[in-house]
Amino acid sequence: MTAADAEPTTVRDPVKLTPLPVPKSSDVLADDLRERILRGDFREGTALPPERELVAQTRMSRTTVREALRILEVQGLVRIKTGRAGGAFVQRPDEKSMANSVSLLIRGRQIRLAALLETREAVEPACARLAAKYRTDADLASLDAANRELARLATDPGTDSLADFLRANVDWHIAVATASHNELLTGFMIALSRAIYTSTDNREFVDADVRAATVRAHRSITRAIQDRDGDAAVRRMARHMHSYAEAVVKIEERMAIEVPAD
Amino acid sequence: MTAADAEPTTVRDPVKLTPLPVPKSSDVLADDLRERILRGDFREGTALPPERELVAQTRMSRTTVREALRILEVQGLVRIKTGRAGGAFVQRPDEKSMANSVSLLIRGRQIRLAALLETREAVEPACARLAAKYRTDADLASLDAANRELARLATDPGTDSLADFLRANVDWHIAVATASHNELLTGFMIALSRAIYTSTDNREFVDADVRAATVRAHRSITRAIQDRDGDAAVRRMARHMHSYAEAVVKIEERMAIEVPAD
DNA sequence: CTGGTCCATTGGTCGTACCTAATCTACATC
DNA sequence: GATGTAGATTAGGTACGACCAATGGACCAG
Repeated sequence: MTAADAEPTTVRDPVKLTPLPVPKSSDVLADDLRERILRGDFREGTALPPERELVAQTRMSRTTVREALRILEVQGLVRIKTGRAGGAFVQRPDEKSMANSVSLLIRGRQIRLAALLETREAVEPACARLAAKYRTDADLASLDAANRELARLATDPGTDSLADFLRANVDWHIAVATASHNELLTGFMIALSRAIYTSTDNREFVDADVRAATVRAHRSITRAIQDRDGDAAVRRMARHMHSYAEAVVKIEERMAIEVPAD
Repeated sequence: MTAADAEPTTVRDPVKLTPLPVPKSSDVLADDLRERILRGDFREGTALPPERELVAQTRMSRTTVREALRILEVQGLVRIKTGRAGGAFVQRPDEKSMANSVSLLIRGRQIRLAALLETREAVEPACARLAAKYRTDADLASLDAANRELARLATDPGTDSLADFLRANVDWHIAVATASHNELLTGFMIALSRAIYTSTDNREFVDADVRAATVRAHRSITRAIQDRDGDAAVRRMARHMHSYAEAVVKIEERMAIEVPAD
């Protein structure tokens, strides 16, 4: 202090520091492991070291190690099994993990059904084009099976067949997405279809006419995909999506009139 | 046993049981909180009770409570702040959280650039149509600004302008997505654009010609969006995407020849 | 071959203690 | 009164240590 006191005016704080980030240890570990996994350092199915082993290696506490593993688990990069020969097994993220986060966005933002239909109208025709281009015979078989199931549920007026019909409907759409052999679009469509399904579940506008029309449309789109006619697939899918969306909107307006001024 | 023993042949295993789930407590808590958040029980920004308070309420250990909160944090449903007046604050998931998981899928599956371009070619024209329909004046201003910046970087042969050019390119595409006012498509395009950006960074095929063509295409698409001409926007965007993808593929083939037999 | 017992391994949960970060409060200083 | 500063207060972050629970394997009995 003696030398410093000689200075008449002491400058308060000449050095500027932006609030430098103090990362949490668990995040650091998670980031490190994530990077290695994505870089491909481990083959799929490889077991990461046991938690206690990681504790020894990283000199972190088990709490911290476990939080890091939990993060990776939520992100779909690792699957954790209990018991002997258990542990954290490396997994590559799949469409489901992506579909999940899309679903979260949809629910969390309370995205309206109209917006969902609009999105599907935007994406699925393109999906159909790719399906026409890349479909295999197995894809075609799935589509046909979905069509048959749908037709059965459309004609058979069984008890509470609405939910079944809608489920089968979703299956067909997912089959189209799968046939596109594009994992991104597939994941997106899975989330979208599921969300539309749960939004539609409570409405009764899917009457016999709509069902019949749906079956016809699906058949004709399937044929285009079978014939590898991309342009036709796009056109028909676009028509199908558009008329479906229009029907929904019409019903919504009617319901808004019947149940006024909320 | 006596009555059963009368039976001469005992059927081996007539009852089928699926492995019944034994949920982890942290998951149970996370599921419960997630459900409440998504249902809208808390307004955005609301603070969940402090960890120790949750411990008292749920009678779980703090470890468990913390893991549950960590799960929600990773899913983007909650933001955790330290210090006094800190805690877990409810957040609605945004496009970024979705974009993140899409990025994980892309990296984790090592999806090839060709597939990314194919996906963009499928989605972005539809994006452009919606942008033409819903764009506001503010959106238009963003697009114009992005165009100007891009033009500047295309003509000015500054040092290492490639990265800058690509970044500005991404900005424009994101501006288009934003103008569509569709959160799902926006999140999807953000992830896609970022991934394409990082995949393109190392290539030198973005020469002066490609840059000039890009600027021209963007201008004409912007004009269509400005005029609310959806069909033109789709057409031009599709052309743009297609020619870009073609250029990339051509370069890839050339590089494959130059660097043969890996 | 079937079933049972025991053991070793590994994740799951708990409790406690302490550290660190952010904020609030009260008081001192000018 | 405005302002700065020190300490108290409240939160999350980390560390251990102990024990529970699930799983798989080895071994043994029938």
